[in-house]
Amino acid sequence: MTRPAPSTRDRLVLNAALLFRQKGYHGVGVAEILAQAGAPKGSLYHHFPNGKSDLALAAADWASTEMMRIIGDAFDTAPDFATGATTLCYKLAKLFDLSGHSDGCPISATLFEGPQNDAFRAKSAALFDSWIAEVARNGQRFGLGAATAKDAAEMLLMGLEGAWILARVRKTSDPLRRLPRLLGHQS
Amino acid sequence: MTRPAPSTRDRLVLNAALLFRQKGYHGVGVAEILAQAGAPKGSLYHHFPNGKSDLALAAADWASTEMMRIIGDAFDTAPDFATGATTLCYKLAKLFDLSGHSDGCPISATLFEGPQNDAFRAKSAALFDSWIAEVARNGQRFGLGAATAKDAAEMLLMGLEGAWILARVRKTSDPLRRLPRLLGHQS
DNA sequence: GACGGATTAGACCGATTGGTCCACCTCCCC
DNA sequence: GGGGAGGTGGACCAATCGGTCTAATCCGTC
Repeated sequence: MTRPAPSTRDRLVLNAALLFRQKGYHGVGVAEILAQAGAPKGSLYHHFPNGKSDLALAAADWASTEMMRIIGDAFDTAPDFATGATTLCYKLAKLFDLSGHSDGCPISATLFEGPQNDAFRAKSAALFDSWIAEVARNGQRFGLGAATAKDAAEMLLMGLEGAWILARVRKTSDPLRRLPRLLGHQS
Repeated sequence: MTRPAPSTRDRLVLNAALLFRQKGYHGVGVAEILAQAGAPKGSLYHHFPNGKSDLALAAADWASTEMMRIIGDAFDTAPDFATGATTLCYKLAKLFDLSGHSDGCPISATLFEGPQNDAFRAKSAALFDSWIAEVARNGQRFGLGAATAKDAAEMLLMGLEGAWILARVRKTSDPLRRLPRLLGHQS
């Protein structure tokens, strides 16, 4: 059951992802990431020649992969789209509770608050679109038309982002848990 | 028609609000705000003894007042709640277009990405709640029940926050303009 | 015109920022 | 055991960070 000790690179990415989504790109210093990951500066600039920005992109990728897995889990066991969407909201609410009510959306916190360059913007757009596409794919799997599924997926994502903000501000996962009902996915 | 030249304090608040909502609290340096406002350092710390954090709180207040005015305008001329909500989305979309597709929600950008202290969190919660309350008040004015109006107001705000993020990421106001339809406020 | 509080101007400060650089240390292959 | 690549440890750096401080200036009141 003991998994192999994660590599220095993985520790950097993981801890960077955690810190970025708590405090935003500019809110976290390289020194803090290194301390939490237990790595020296040399390692960071060995694995990520462009330093902090490279690390942020990698962290966003890692977080996005996690999110794709969570979306998949939520819809895999669902009997219909509405139930899958509800499960997804509940899963994220639970993670939010576990994080101490501080973690926001990993993409918007990591990339969005970062430097204003186009690489960051394009990356976040691509990752968001991959989430929407995955939800829409499940919508079609449950019989929704292509356009309807896309709309429902986009609305779910927008609702999640907004609920996430409200949840952080109020320090309760309640907005995330009430989202399915507000979106009409529950009676 | 020439309005009186704004005071140094007002220039500081206004420019701080603009910069914060573009780059987030940590993304803007004090020097940058001073340069854009054309004010020396002494003025900032005279008007805001606690410096940057005081300025951010004042900027958030100012931005929130603006938003309250926009909400009021949208609903004042509307024949019903759905039309008012739609107008609000369109107004914000237009402002987003005018800003060069870069401005986010002033509260989440200014306070949320700021220092992790409770004063900032409580302030942002209070401002968000004031927006929701104002929308809900209009909902009741159009005959919605108290609980229904509160739900509709909260859902509209969450949708707006999410749409705002998607709009910034995609550099188009389209998500804001499509929100009313996705929320069922348009046929 | 003299006074005095409010405001402005900007030199200056220590701390921290992201980043560079190189000596060193494993570890694997020969 | 020799050698070379991959990775690590941390001293060091210039630039920038937010903030302090004092002198100068403005401006309304006597």
